[in-house]
Amino acid sequence: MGRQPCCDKIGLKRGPWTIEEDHKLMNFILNNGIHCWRMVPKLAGLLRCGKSCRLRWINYLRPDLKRGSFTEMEENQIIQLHSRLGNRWSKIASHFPGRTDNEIKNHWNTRIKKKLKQLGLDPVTHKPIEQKEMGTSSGVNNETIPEYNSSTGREENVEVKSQDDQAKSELIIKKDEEKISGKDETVSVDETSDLLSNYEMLCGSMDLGSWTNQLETNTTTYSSSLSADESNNPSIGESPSVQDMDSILSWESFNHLVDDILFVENIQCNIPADSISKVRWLAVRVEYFFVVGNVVDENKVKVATLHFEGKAIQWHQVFIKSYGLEAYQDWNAYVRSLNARFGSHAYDDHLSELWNLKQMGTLQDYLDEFDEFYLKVDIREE
DNA sequence: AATGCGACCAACCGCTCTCTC
DNA sequence: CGAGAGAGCGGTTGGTCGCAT
Repeated sequence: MGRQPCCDKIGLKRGPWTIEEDHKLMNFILNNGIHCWRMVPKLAGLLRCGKSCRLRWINYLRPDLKRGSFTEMEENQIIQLHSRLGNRWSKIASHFPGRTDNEIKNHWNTRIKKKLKQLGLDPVTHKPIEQKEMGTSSGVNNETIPEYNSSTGREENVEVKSQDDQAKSELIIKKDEEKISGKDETVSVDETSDLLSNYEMLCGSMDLGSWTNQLETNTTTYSSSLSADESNNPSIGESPSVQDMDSILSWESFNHLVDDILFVENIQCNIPADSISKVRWLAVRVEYFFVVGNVVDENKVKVATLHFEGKAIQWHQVFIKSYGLEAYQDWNAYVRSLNARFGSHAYDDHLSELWNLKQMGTLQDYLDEFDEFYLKVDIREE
């Protein structure tokens, strides 16, 4: 007795979503919230089934989604979590605010699996491949049977467990998760260092020293003000990269710290060394001002000058949302992604508006019109 | 320039889980 | 407690894109 389909599919649209459909769905959900997915397509005027709408919202339209490729640190954390949780993608995704289970699953299947195999590790058991073969006979209650599914063409390990064992492992996993979520909840404004060191523990070793120091400095000096005149300081201090901030902590973790952290002076962006040759443009989502970065050494970009219409403008205090930094290998890829998300000519429209500033008055007038936007940042040799 | 191939990822399918009555 | 409905989840597919030849 199979389950009934979520909707009768007659007359329903399938396949890729159009921009118009996205707009309809987004507008509907933002205005009305989500109560019943089944009703969403009807009420939003979409010829899709509720399930499809749900998926589109969750995996693509949700405003809190984090975009861009996975950092090595994120990959490592995924591996760690996968070794504990297995293919429970939604559970794994819950540790990465802004990432979806689908995204993590795709990344696992296309990249991480391969990476582990190259390292001689079994992506299923996380053990060295030889050891796995020896280990299959040692289980007492659990029997792991490597099995090749001919219909799917996949190699699978089928774990045969008693119900009790299953329940026990569920309990262990739940406890682990509670530990982690409990850790997250302990974060407070006064415990920024703890937050960082917790995350460091979670993600393995990394250099947080200078960032932590900078953070402390910024959290105490921020209250100075937003006056432009006060912040025309061209000197470049040591500071964490926007991108590194992104990978160090999720944006959600920063929400309660926003007032203290995000007005950063003398920022210096660290660009991953391996991408410096590949990435020419960075899309930086900024508020108040946007910035141009110059490569100052192998992996650092000095963000010191604001360029507008070819003129250098003194940079003031830069309000950067850390998760807004996205690196693309070419600018067109970014424009495509922007257009896909906000309309077919979103970037062009945005840019032409920008270039028509003269009609709108000053730069500040323009900026005041928008809560946020992206701008092309040129990384080039000084 | 054309073609083939692999990588990537959005979207779908079907099963399981959860909630309500 | 069981049935049914809806939501969620994980596996898989198929289209698109970029790169190599």
